[in-house]
Amino acid sequence: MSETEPQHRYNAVLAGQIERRWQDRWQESGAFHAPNPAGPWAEPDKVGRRKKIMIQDMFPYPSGAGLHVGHPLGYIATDVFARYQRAAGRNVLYTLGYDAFGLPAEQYAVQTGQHPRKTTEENMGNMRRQLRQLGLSHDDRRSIVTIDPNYYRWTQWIFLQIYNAWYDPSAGRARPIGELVSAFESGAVPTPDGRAWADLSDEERRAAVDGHRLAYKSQSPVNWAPGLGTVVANEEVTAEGRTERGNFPVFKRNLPQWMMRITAYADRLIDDLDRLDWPESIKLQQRNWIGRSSGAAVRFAVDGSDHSIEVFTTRPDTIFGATFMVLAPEHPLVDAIVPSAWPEGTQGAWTEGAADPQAAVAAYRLATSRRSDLDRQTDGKVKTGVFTGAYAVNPVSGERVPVFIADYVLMGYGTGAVMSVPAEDPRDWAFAKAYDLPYRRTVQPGPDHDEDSAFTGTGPMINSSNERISLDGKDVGDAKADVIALLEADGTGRGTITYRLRDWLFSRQRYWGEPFPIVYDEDGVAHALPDSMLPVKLPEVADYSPKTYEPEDADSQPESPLSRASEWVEVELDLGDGPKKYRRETNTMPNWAGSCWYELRYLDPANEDVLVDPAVEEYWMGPGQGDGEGVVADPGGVDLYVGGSEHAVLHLLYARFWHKVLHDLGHVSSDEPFRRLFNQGMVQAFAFRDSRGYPVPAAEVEEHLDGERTTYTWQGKPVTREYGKMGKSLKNVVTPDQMCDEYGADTFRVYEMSMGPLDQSRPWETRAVVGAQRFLQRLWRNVVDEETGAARVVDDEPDSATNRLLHKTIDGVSRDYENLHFNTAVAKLIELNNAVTKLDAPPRAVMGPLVQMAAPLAPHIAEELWSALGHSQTMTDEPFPVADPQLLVDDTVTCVVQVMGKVRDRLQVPPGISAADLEVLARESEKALAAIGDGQIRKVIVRAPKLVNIVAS
RNA sequence: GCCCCCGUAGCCCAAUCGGCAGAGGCAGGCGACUUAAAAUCGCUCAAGUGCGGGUUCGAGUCCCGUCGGGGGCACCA
Repeated sequence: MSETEPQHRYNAVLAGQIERRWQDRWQESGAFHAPNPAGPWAEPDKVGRRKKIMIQDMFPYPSGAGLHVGHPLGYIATDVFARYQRAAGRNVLYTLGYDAFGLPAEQYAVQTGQHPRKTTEENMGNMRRQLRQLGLSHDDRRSIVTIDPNYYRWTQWIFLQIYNAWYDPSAGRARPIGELVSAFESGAVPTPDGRAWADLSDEERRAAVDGHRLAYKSQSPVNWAPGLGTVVANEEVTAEGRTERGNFPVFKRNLPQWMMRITAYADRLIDDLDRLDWPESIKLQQRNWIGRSSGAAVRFAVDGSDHSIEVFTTRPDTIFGATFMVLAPEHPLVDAIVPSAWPEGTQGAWTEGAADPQAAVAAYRLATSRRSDLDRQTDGKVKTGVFTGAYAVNPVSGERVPVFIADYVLMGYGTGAVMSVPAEDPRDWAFAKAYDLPYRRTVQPGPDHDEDSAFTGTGPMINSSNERISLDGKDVGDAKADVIALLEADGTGRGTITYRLRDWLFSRQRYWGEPFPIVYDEDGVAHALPDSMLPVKLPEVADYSPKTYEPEDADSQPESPLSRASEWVEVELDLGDGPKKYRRETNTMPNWAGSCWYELRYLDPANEDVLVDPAVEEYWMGPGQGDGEGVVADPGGVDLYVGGSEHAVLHLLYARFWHKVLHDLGHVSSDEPFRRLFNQGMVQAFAFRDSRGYPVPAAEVEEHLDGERTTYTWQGKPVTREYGKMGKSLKNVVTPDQMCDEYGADTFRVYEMSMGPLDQSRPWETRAVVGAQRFLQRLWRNVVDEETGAARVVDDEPDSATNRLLHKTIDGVSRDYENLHFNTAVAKLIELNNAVTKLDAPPRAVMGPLVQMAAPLAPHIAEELWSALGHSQTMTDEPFPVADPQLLVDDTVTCVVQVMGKVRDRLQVPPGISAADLEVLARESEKALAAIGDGQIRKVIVRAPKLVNIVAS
């Protein structure tokens, strides 16, 4: 620092001192503790009659790399909002915990050779430090951590709730498993093989019940990633068939794994999106992921066999155009229908050169199994397949159609079989062309349609009649209904709905996760542990690293690290029938588990008896509370949830599912966890590469204006600029720590909020941060004398223009805060502050409200200035200024007079002027008359008091 | 290939219902302070809204087409 700088200038050093002081005071006084109406923290007097609001950021993962300036964007935004809401009189629940189990934490620990708990806790400590210096107004008592046994005890408890529940489709909700037994007894729910409940053995009964649990163990095809050493959920596999984390190849393997019956909730998860205030893009992604489509299931009898093939189609109307069928190569019926020799009329291309159908099928299956999912998908349009030698009978037309297998039909969707209608389906068309199969149009294409392709549009039905039905001339919708009615009458099909959503694979072969509260007896039967045995603590083990394999080693076996902890695995327990030996479940839960319900624990983190006190949940998240007041069909939930859009179908879908189960079982009143979701944009950054393509430190690059062009150099040598994410490898990381050191946290906060709309991505530009600092310096100088440190404000009433500007600013800034338009709020505050700067002396009556308005954005300097203005208390609970509506209108307004839409004159008129008076004035305008010239006035549009447009010719 | 979002001064961004294109910031220019520089302060310059049509008295705003950028989905029957 220069010696000539005034002693009381608001610079980084002074800002730092102020910030630390206020952070300590806030913490010591518990300024941001939100009172609860009930439960262990009940403070009903403090809750009072205030309206509540719950504001929340997405659960952060404490990364080893620390934060860069992009990470706190959302946290600062929610903090500004929370501080504004407190000033506006609401009871604000705002906190931040840590999602600390899971793969990244474990991988970081393995890399550094340390225990995951140690690295995770260090990383959390570092992140807490980084965030504390930003002055976030979190209720620090509520900062829960998923790895805390007191927390994961409840994660395990919720697992047991889900395990001990079944979905009753007739009631449309989950019910306790005990009620399933009654339903079996009464026959309301049929047993697996239809026998009476009383006739089943104990074992059969247990299997029947287990078959309905919402958390169940199944032996089914799962995504095994040898390179990662664990199985992963469908949602964690990319379109290229690789793991989202680590980008390892994934193989479908039949393995015994825990699943969550999320598919039972498919309809509610789609339908309830309509009740949520979420970005449309996220809703769309969830709808796409769940992938509900309605159509028909149709049975085609296999010619000369007792078997029939069920297909799913969304276009039952086109059934007369089904000229062949295709099964997935893995379809279980294939072996049963393949004849020993090629039938009469088999075309050469259909056989792929095989001597008989069995050889052809075997060869094709082998070829398919060798292709990875990646190949199957990137080869895209090229259709391959082979004739099975079997024919099926179209149930409507009676036509015999050949049955193929082909890998463009997926076993995992619908029934794994399709009726192929080349004329109306591009995929079937491509296959028909490749194998010389016929097509028959059943929808009349438009005149512009290219005859050499499928027609997927709408039009009248054609070629679709027999002695029992005629669809010809009908539109597609009616035709669908008619066909379904016919199929249902015949018993050959029915209207049905299928989903793309699969059940959620819930177990991982990992150490760093929540253990399952499940043990197996000597017969291998799973038993749930009673609540009294929770938490099942994660044991200390010598080797916590996962067993990984060559990424392509598809035949390898997953191995849980916990299975090596034999002292922990082998236990003797009394589960009600005396002490017995059991083996613990050695898989752990995925890291999504802890984040599926954390918002609920924020509400009542000290409660030892229940996961959340019902009255507390009802108050903070219940339907009709807070922003849900007066909203039709309000589902309840967090009032504002801010985070990135990358969790569109993972966390946000899983959390909704768990919440709905808890709702059905009566544990929460809200139907959804997050009423309103807001996706903040990304802070991106420029990166620079030298002539060899290596990144150079972005902070050291110099910019040159070279005539029209801008060029960049590093150490005198030219470099090229690119735009993207901030990251170590691109050498363009800027950290909040640096910003706090160089400018102070308040400057950093104001800059981040002023960069642009919150939902937009924007480029980081360190040199522009000074603009925010200049604003705060000017604000400071309008209250404090830089030389003496004394207050400068005067008690004179502000002049009328300043006063009007103040009230307009109050009005505008309040609305901007309410709508998360922080960038425009900053601009309005700067404008008012600049206006005060131009006055001879800053009036207290303006600076007081201005400081209050700036407080959500720059809370530390605001508190300091608030003190300087003579207040002894923190301003946290000080009511936000209210605009006087009378001061929002000006004495006179400028009315523009247009002629043919072009501005020709400006008039000063009273704001309340009538349209008729204004028109008279405008018609008298000399400038307007001059513009009209010889023309005739045809029409005059008057928008009093701002505009008159004279239409002349 | 399909769907969604965004294109406004050199840059980041404003602009209720369609009604004077500019609120704010950065950079640039000029000036003040300074022995000088930085910091600070004051003043100032700057686009007709990617492009082409249309609707309208009037379009940044609505509609159609097109180009560019970003995101999502992608054999889902």
